[in-house]
Amino acid sequence: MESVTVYDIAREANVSVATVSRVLNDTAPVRASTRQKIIAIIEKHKFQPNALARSLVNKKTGMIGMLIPDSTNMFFPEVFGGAEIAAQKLGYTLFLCNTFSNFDRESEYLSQLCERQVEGLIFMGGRVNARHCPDALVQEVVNIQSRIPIVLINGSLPGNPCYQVKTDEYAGTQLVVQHLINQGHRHIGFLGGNSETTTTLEKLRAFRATLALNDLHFHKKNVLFGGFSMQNGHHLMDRFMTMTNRPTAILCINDYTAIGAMKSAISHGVRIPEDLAIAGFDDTQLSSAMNPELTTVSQHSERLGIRAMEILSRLIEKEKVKKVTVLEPKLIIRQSTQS
Amino acid sequence: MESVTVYDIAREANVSVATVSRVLNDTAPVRASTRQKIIAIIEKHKFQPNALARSLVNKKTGMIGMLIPDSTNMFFPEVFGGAEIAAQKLGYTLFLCNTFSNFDRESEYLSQLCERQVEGLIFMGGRVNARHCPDALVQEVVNIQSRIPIVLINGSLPGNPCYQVKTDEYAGTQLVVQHLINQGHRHIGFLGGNSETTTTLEKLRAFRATLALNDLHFHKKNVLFGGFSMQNGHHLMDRFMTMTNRPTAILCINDYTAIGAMKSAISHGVRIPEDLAIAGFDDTQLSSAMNPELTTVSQHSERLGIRAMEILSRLIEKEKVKKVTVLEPKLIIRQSTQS
DNA sequence: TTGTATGCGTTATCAC
DNA sequence: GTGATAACGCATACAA
Repeated sequence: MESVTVYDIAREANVSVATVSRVLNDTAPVRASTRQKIIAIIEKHKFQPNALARSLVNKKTGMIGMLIPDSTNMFFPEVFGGAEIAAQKLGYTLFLCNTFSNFDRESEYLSQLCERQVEGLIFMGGRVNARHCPDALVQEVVNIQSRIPIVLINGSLPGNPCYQVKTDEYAGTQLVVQHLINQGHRHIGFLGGNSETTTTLEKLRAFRATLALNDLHFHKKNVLFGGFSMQNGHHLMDRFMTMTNRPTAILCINDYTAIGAMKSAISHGVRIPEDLAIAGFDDTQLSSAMNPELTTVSQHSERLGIRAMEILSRLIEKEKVKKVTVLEPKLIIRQSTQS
Repeated sequence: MESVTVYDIAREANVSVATVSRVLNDTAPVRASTRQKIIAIIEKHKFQPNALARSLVNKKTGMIGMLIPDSTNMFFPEVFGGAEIAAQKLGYTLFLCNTFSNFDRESEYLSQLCERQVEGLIFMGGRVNARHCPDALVQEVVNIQSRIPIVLINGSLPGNPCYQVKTDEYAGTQLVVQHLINQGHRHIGFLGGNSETTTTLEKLRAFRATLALNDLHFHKKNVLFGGFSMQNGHHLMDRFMTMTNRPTAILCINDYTAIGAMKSAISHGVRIPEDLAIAGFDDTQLSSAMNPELTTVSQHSERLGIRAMEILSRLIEKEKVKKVTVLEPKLIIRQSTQS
């Protein structure tokens, strides 16, 4: 019942704790017979060394903290899944924290993770995606970064170079928009996101540029911001539906809004893709589950997590790593845009 | 850069570490002036006490481990989300571990969590859901349970009473099946799961009983086991499609298989629900995203996590808690079964 | 109100 | 090969 320690083992084996520690970590030769004896006692008591005490002296906890904005959006669990696989392989354990992109929760988790002596941090969403991030919040991260390595996924800290792995969202957006144009669309809408997140602005920038490249006009009224959830997508599409001369194709900020948008359109009696083409972003498992299946852009979510974790690991090992790793997105053409 | 300790703070403030500790935890009165001085120094250095050292003496880590079988099935992240909310409120931090229902990974994580001195465990899937669970694996959990509290979600350990919170899956299945029968279906199929998991068998049992209750024959060939994923659902439905005299309604083991099944059916030119009714289980966010929307059974996934965490917390506080908490499922009727 | 000394469970540095 | 013993960073009983 009560926790057994190296002392208990040592006493029972008539050896010192040092010797027990030696067989535990085999950090020095131990006579075979005593080793056997000790091992037997350890197994008998199912003794497990206290990782807390161990970490206290090693200064190694093997723990990594990961902050994501929204675990109900499969994209993030997918990234986490990748990171977890890599972490497992590298001998680390991941702490998953859900921030809802709320700055206060981020700060709370950040300090909690630091207190627990995580050896590294993976950060997504919230402040690393905010257009106007209060300087204090930037500074908080910068301070932490001076002690423990941090890798940002699809994010950055204005004015402060960070290690980051990111999808080329600009290129990804170009791909879909060009695809829509190639399908004959001349009147394309942009749905979801908001003007305060950098990924939204980046995608919008690519959206406009691609229109321009094809000599198409950009109409401000064809851009409807309003969030990242399925419901947001639904509401925004409802608004598109009331427009006179509405777009024939809609690029959504992500798969979730796209799905909401699709449902809205269908409930308005609009056929997809015949009457309206819809595209998403992220290629979450949902996109292929839909009916019709959703055209989208793959960010290689899992790989994003794997790479971040690998880079973090090398950072922890004090290895040299290049600051920014960019993953190329891939256009996944499915039914929702195929005329 | 280097980590600052209570000693550093104490030295700079010309006090002893004891006094610093006192203002940190205000565990004893400290003169206002010295407190101010100490606080100033703490803030200046952004000092954070090392939770490892603290936990080592308190014997409290505030950490909870949670094992789930599959983070790509939204049901589990939803449960986790609930647990996380409750944990946050109760002052605990959750460790999420993905086992893929693999016994070895479970054991690995289990011992890792114990070494890290988690104060409690929430366990889903894998061995607590296995029909034939090797005794050694049962014993492993039982042993841990003698030291730290464990709450099982939708699971049990044969021969060993455990704290558990569970959905009444039997009742839930009855609800859907009766609904299908009420819709006029006389020939109903059962799709997904496998004969080695208790939840599958429980649902199947309710399935058969409900048929019997309505004087309907149970045909063994209308039961197709084969997993829990979207793809599994797709393949199994493919098989139903080739059957002569196939069912007019299919109950799927969960939402994921249901979605796969739906896609298969549609690709075979079968209309839902006109030609075939399909129902799922879990009421994950996907079910309402589908087109047509999926009839399913809500397990109140988030609440499941919240309750488990609450119970665990009370267990940690040595309070008296009743062994089994049952949550009533709820039938969610949507388009996929509405003729 | 404050300081001293000890323990928490390990690992590591010495000697032997 | 093996055994004392000093860290690790903090909390706390006991003194003062």
